[in-house]
Amino acid sequence: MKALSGASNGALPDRRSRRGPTIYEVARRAGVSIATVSRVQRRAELVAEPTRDRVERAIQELEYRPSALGRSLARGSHEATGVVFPDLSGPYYSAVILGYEETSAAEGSSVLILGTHRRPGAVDQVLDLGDRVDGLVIMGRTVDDAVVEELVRRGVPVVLLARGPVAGSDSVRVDNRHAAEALVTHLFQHGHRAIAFVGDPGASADAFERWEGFRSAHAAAGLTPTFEPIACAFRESEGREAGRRILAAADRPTALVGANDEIAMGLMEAARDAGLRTPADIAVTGWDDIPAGRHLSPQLTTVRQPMHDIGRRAAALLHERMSGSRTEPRHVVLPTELVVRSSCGCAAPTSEGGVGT
Amino acid sequence: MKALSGASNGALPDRRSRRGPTIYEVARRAGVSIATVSRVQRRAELVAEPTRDRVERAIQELEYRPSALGRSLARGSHEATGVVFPDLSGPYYSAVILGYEETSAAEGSSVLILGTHRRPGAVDQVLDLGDRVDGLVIMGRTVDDAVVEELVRRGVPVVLLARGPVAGSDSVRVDNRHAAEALVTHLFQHGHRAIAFVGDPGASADAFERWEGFRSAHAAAGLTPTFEPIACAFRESEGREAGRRILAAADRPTALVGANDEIAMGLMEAARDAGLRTPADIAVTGWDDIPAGRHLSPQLTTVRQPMHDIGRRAAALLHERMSGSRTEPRHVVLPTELVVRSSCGCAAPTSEGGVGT
DNA sequence: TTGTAAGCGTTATCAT
DNA sequence: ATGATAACGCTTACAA
Repeated sequence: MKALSGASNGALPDRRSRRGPTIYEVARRAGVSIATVSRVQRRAELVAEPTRDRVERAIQELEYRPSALGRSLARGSHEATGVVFPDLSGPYYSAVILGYEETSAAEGSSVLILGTHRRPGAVDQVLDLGDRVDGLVIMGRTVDDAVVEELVRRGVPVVLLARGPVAGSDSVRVDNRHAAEALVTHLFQHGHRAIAFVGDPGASADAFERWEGFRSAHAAAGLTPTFEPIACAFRESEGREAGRRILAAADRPTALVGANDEIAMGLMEAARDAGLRTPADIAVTGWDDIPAGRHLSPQLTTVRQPMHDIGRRAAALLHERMSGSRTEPRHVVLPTELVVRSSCGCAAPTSEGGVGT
Repeated sequence: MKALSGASNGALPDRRSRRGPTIYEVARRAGVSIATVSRVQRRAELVAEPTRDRVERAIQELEYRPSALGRSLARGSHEATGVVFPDLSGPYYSAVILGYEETSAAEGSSVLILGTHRRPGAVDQVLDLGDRVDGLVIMGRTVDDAVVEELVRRGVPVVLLARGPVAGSDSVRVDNRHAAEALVTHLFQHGHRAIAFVGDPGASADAFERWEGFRSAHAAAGLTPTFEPIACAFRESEGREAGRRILAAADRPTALVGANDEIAMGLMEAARDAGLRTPADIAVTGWDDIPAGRHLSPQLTTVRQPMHDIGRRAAALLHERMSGSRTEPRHVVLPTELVVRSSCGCAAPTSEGGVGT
């Protein structure tokens, strides 16, 4: 026979690590059943006032806080969601995650983050995370479609970011194509014809669509892109390397369209290193409108995308889906905005007339 | 009477949301007890090979995955830790969080993030988070000491970042003082005497220590700071505002020490707007060495702090503390490095000689 | 209005 | 080597 659970166990080593009193102790102290304590926690109005008072006093005195684990297990929900991102770094991912966290927290659910860092076990980690949350946001090409499909099959609500939708999941993306067209058309107006796209359309849906817009702008102008895309990851260092290669070529382009601002910064550095002036000798544009863009020299012409909002919308979609208030997939496309500054060749704005606040 | 749990319940609406088979179903299918299934999961060698095979087959066939919740409840650990940050944004916080996530994930524990965003209910959210994790990292002045003390009292392992230690918790910080001294001394060498510190020593331990270093450098040179610190949050916009005020004054300083790089960018913008050249008319320095710094014009002189490492070390400390492999508090101070570029007045590096890779 | 007791899905301690 | 069964801490029918 074992000792009865409530009995004298002076200094139990205790498997339940730290953690204060349980609902049983509160119940005993208040002279009620655990059900009543539970009720007081959730919907105080279900309990008669005198009883409620006793319970509340007991809760206070014992400093009782219900166990999130126990509650989750009983309820079958985690009250948490997860965000999966690739090897991150750079303002884009953090801004999106922040926007996501902000609205998730406001809705009362915790946020788990998981970076895959091109780690080998990443797929399992993602799948695993799917079991610890009520819903998942997956950014870009973090994991491939098969994994997303598996997640969906398992019944995990999923929202995809900056990535083509997968059956059964929602998605949030931006209008890359039109913005890219506008950007390239703007470059045409500066007289550029030999424009190179620097980014990897094969590695990212965003880059792919930007490249598509790049092409269709050419087509609309009766042109054919002079160069194939220069494959390059979303990193300054890669942009710099790519820039060195391109600019060393005999028939170098007169304008460089970076797939994001970090690539563009790398490109500008490569240009400087090659002794070229931007934009006089070579125009450079970016994408994202990161804060530093306004402070570069020349100031960066780029496309603003609402990074923070992407995160917020993702949270909202996920929430709808988790609460079951919506079942059919929904795909949100957020607008972008061309931000013309001087790296494209436009006159440097005067101090007073600077773009942005 | 209720139906026996295992009995026919064709299409149970099921409180346990999604979620596959339980350990009971696996056990039944393999013709063993749940204890055996549990053993196979954790330490396969405890089970005889033939039995193990049957169990493993059942697991496969049913696609059984143990419930993280059930496991955590039984074990009394969450296999998760949390990071609390203030209103974040900017490279500093994200870099630290990334470093933290990276090593935490490698150690197998999930990471929960919580931004307080100067929200009213923040304190409760933090306390609450403390109940859902095995340990907590708190960045800067996110919450005040009383909250940290309460967390410690509750037995939550806590690591503090960029903040004075609180009894019972570990901490990770950088050597602000010496770097600030080196920085200011460098400015002295450029001939500056009227130097203003832009940042809020009262709002951040980091800013406080940098200001202290600023003062002691003056003292060491037999000088007294010409200006009181110009209070300013770690934001570009605030730096810009602060810059406008200072530079409008009749007796304006000849050098500005921003408490971080974003403030410095704001200061440089204010200088531009005021028609002043940096560094000729006014020198500006920052802190953190964010990636954009190398691309500014002029390139930013700053102090590099190992943001990523701060996160990694925090993870390591927390891990030690959670595993109980260490009990006495430990306080890590990471080194910083003065990065001299041109915004302080040093000659602009040639293209080839640029700082950085 | 309140109590009883059956889950929720594990782990771990005893027995056998 | 394996099986029973008691925790773990809560929620929620159902009864009273």
